[in-house]
Amino acid sequence: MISGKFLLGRGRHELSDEEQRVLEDSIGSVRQVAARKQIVRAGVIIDTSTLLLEGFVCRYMDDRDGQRQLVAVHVPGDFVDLHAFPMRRLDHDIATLGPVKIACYDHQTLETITERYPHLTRKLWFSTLLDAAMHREWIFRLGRLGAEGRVAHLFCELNERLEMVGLAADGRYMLPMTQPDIAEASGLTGVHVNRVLRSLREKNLLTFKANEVCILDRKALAAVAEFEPQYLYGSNGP
Amino acid sequence: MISGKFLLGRGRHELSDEEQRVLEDSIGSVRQVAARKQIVRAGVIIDTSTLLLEGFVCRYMDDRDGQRQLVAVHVPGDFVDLHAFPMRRLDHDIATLGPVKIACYDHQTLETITERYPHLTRKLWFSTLLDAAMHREWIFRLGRLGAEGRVAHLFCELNERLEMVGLAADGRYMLPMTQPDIAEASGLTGVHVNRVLRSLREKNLLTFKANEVCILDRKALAAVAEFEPQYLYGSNGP
DNA sequence: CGTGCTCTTGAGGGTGATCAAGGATGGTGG
DNA sequence: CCACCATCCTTGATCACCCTCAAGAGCACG
Repeated sequence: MISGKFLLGRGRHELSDEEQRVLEDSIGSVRQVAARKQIVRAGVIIDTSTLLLEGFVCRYMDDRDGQRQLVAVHVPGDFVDLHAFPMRRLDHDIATLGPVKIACYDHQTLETITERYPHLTRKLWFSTLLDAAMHREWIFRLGRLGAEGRVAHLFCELNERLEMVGLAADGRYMLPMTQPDIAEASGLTGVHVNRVLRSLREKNLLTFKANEVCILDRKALAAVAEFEPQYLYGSNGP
Repeated sequence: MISGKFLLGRGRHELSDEEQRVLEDSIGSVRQVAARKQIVRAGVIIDTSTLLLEGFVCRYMDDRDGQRQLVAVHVPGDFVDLHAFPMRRLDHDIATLGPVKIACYDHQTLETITERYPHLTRKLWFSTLLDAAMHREWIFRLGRLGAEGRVAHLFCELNERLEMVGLAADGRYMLPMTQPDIAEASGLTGVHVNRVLRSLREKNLLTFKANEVCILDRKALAAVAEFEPQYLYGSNGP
């Protein structure tokens, strides 16, 4: 089942077999996209939404000088732009980080689902609200943490999310982001991210080299990040 | 119709008369709450959601030292915590700014709506996604703007939103926020907000005194704020 | 008429930006 | 296969923005 990572670790088991089948059968097409390609442009009306199957995708907005601010990073199992279904057009751009595989859902198909499967609809709704919860945490990250905390927080969040879908273990995972990418996600410059990473490395908290993240001291890193994962609404939570 | 501000300026006219009646008849109770009171606490399972009728409400998270970061400000017509319906518990606290009047909706009633009125459900879903869009803009604000831009952006956004519900005109509106509140929304300190406000005043862009905001030069203020209101999905947009 | 809170202003310090330059890496085309 | 070019990584020096600390004035409320 290629849609099998959707809501994995976040109550996927609450979906009935029929609902899982509906999700799988509603896939319009599966596409591969190369690294660093834009896949949705802000303001354009769209009539499909994409479930991320493999790889990483980011959402971002540009400032006046063309500087990017990442507003979200998506991992496999995320319904990247499901919110385009109720909204019709997006207020931001979406691009791939590494190469990705995505499944496309026609909005017409989704509309049929909302008419026939209210419980599944509520789960789809829920999944868009997870994005909002992560947005809020990012606001907190940028508003209240210093540079080290921001970077640490990002790595903590991704570790947690990737663990849920089986793509991280023992605090290790692959992440196709550069230091400038981290900077764009953290409201910092690439230069400063470099210094922060060195500092985290020298404190034996974390290494990040050749796209591989190794969290060496999870507890201490979480402390630096003021990271408390409840906002991710994982099934294993309280 | 006391629920009449819901989605006003954002496609309320797309709701049929029947849907508007359902919304109105589904109100469980109407309550008044004093200024500076917490109305929802993070982590607690809740079974009602609240539509803001009058006054202002904020959502916030605390850092380790108990410092607040506001993640949202709500104005009349906003369904403050509708996302609690699919999520069951919230990841943050909610408190009033000034005194407010709110309408409460039982989640059981909302569940009935999702079963009988798929189109209305999609509109409710949409309204929660507006919050997410504003979250994204706040991430941008904190990540890419300096102090002046952040404060200016907040005032621009509130002006736009209050205009939609008839609570702002000519760039003037009442806002029960203090300078420390603005600081908590902008990732700054109260002291620095004070300096920023003075600077904005000296540039003849804006005044903020005794809870009244007067935008003197809308265009110039929007330029400082890099404010582009498409993300608010107003009906009058392109 | 105190008692807080907010607003205001000043002085000094630290975090992270900017500017600059060299080395490493990887993709592309000859 | 190798030359070339772009991008990333790394480090140093300097500077600006915003925080911290401090203190007084204004104002609402009991």
